[in-house]
Amino acid sequence: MSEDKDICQEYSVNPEAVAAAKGALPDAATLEELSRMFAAFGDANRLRIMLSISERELCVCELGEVLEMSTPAVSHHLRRLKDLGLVRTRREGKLVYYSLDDEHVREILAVGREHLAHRQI
Amino acid sequence: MSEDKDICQEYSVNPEAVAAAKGALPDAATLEELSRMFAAFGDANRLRIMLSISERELCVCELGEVLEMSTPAVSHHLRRLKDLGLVRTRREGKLVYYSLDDEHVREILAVGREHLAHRQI
DNA sequence: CCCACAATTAAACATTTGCTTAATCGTTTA
DNA sequence: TAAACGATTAAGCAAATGTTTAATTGTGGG
Repeated sequence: MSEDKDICQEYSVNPEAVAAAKGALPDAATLEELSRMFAAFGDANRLRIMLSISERELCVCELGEVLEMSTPAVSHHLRRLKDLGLVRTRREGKLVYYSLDDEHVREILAVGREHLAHRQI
Repeated sequence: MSEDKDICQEYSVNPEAVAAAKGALPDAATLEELSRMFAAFGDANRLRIMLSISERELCVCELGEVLEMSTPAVSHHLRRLKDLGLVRTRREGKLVYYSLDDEHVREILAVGREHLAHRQI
């Protein structure tokens, strides 16, 4: 009666299921990277930014106007998105134009919106 | 020379692009909901939980063993996931089994992993 | 060379988040 | 019904996050 009493003290726990789940998980580094990526989508203002530049590129101050937000705040978010490879930049004189990096980003946004739409609550 | 000098004081700003982007954004409530949903994916331990129960259901204490994490901490995360409609529960006696809610969740996880995989950094 | 302006970075602050410990709830069983 | 145990909730705290204001960098024009 002392097979696997790590936390649960009952026979009801299925050690095989636990081991299987544990073994199937990606490594910690991958999970950290993945969570950081999703966290970038986890803020309404960053979503606004990504949606705003999903069709056409915009410069930082234009984004500030769209979001009615200070330029530093926008820049801060953009830096984070850029570090994650979610947006691209193109400098034109004093202006820096931002656009979505690739199709995956659009797809993630689309699937997320679809999930909300098809959710019955 | 005073057309639209809200923030940027240059003719370079494109008012039409700003208006178009602003108009195309979803309403605030939708964005809040969407960001909360993505934020749920924005934590490595919640990702572990969702991946763990993506194939077979697990009870709370089993998840605690998989993640090597306290039961209250796991329960806390599960509550958040449940509130967002990302997981389902099934009680069996004293145990509560959790499983992924629908195919969208799996799809979001898959697209996210694909984005990381196909990223050249 | 200096000024103007867009953008970024730095520092400071308030808020939020994730975890811990302790208490409570719900179900089963003796 | 009382004890045992899994799960949830509550309270407290350390760490991370988002925004503001101020300072700095980079580019173009006078």
